[in-house]
Amino acid sequence: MNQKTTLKQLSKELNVSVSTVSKALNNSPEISEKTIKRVKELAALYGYKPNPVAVSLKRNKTYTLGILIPDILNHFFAKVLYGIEQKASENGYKIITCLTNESLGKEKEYLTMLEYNKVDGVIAAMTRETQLKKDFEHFNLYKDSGKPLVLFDRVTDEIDCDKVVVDDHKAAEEVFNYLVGQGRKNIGIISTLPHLSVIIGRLQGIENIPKDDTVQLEKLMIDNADEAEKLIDNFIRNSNFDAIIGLDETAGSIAINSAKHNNLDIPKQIAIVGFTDGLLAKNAYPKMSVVSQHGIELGGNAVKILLERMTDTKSGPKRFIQPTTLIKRASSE
Amino acid sequence: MNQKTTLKQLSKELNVSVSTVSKALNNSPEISEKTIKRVKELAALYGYKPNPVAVSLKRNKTYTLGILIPDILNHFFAKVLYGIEQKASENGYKIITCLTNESLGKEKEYLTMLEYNKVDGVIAAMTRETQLKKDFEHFNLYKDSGKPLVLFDRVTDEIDCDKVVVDDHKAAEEVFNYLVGQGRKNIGIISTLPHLSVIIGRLQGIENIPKDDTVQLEKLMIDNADEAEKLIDNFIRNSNFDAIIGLDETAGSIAINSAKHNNLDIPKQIAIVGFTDGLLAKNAYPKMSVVSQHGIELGGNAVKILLERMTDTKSGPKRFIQPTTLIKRASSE
DNA sequence: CTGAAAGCGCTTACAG
DNA sequence: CTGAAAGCGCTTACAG
Repeated sequence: MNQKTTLKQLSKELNVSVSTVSKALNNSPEISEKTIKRVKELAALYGYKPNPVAVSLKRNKTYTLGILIPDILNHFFAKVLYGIEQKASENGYKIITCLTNESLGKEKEYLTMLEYNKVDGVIAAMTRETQLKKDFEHFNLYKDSGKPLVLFDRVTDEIDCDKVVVDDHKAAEEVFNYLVGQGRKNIGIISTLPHLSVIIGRLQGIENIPKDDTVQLEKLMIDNADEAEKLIDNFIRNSNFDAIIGLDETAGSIAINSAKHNNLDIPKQIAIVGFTDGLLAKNAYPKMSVVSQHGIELGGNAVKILLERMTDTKSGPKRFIQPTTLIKRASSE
Repeated sequence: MNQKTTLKQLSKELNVSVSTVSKALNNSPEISEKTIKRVKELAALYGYKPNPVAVSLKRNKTYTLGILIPDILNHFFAKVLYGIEQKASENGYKIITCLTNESLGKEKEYLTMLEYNKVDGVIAAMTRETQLKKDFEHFNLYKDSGKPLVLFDRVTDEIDCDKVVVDDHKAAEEVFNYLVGQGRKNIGIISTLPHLSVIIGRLQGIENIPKDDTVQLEKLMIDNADEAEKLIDNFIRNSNFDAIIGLDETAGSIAINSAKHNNLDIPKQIAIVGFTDGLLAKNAYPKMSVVSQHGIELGGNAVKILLERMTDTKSGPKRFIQPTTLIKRASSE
């Protein structure tokens, strides 16, 4: 049980006051070189570390960020969390990770908890339920505390704060143009999470493209995840698609399995492109082409913007758009 | 900016001392019913919440747990984290999640940070590098602080603390017996993470079974993950396996793809069973049979044991064995 | 039943 | 250049 050294103990041994020790350790110009040296040497000897709890109380700053993650089993979010954690720790911040598990109730609870625990800022992606019910008041309430909030990926215009988003419109557009460029004419679009803002954005990206009549588009939006496989299988069997775009992580993966199940040649007869460059895409057979949203970078950027906001209270809300990359693999070429 | 209410403010408005307010809110028997009621009413009106930073300083307890996760992109760990978070929040604890990313250096750094930040306990799985280099001193150092430590999944006998592990021996044994029970005689065993304690345990589980001569065993232990696909493909092509056991999350998945690639009929010609019931297993085609380690329950149990240890300093270290389940899917029947 | 005082471990304006 | 004092927001042993 190594008793933790305190300022008081150091001051006693050095025969100086606690104030002097504190100032010396913080390199105050008030203190003489000589004293600073003496203090630091003893501190080093004892492995002194200031008690962060006391420092927090005094400074009203905890060097802790609260993170709200809707679904940790989703690779994209796992990657973002990874990026957040990395950037935060680089800058001397800890993170309190809260897994909201797609529940609005949990999101509200955790946000209150984070405020109450004096985190210096919050980075959040909203839950599916939040976006479905359009209930955002708790975020505005949190913002009233004066601490910064950065929303990422799943965002809404109804909250006035910094945002980091993927350019879903453009990413989906790129996928579409890529497939049409290959001469594909009959394209199926699938999502198992149709209410998410990101999915809506991707869909719009495709629908807004001016198309000539030779290209046919058909959509399958699945509300009930349990039926996804059956519905996708029917969808693929009953049309004559030469390409499928899976708008979320699992949609593309299921489409690949279903195409194989129906003895379609991938990518010759049917090309498949998905979203999120995770395990599923890499371990699909054939390997799946996907839009990578660069989750790690995105997470890092969210932290960066949050930290900037701490000192900049004047400028209006920022919207950072994380570029995406279309990764071409065997499922489409 | 809603200014946070403090005890002092309440005491002023109520014309009682700060001590009285504090005691009233904590239901001290010293305080009269009437005063308690008055105090609580005003506190409720103002939405008073004690400042947890101050409470921590006073009580020397932060209601925070530190969690060390070696690989958040691995579904098993994501599930465990989920279980930890759930159980912790049920009990009024927050978690500080540290992603060690399989690096011994990060593990050391974070452990120091957690101690320094006065977490009430730590739950950790060791990194691959830690197990490889057998460098465990930092854990013992942390233990000297007197705060409890629970190791899960990736553990070692060289640290004397509570542990929560999967019964890897038994799980692997069950898989083996299941396959042999189907009449499989020529079994390939694959791992892409051969240095992990859990993989070693699984392998031993299989090797320790008394076998008659009719059953052949062949192993492929892959050190370099980049070559996994090529090596597994060679392995499967050049032998005449009727069953493959993948000892980690990706090994089984790659084996399925490789078998299909070699035009083997799954499960008729070759059965495949993996470990970890994650996205990969569920989205494999055919769906993969796996050993589920029940990560969520395991995480919950780790928290439970940690909390128990906080009040029980006498009894010796516990070892909780998380039961596993063999989930049979189309890849093996 | 209520309150004054000390203290958790720091920082910092102020005095000397 | 150094130190005494106040204070961050609480809790609790002690006095009355």
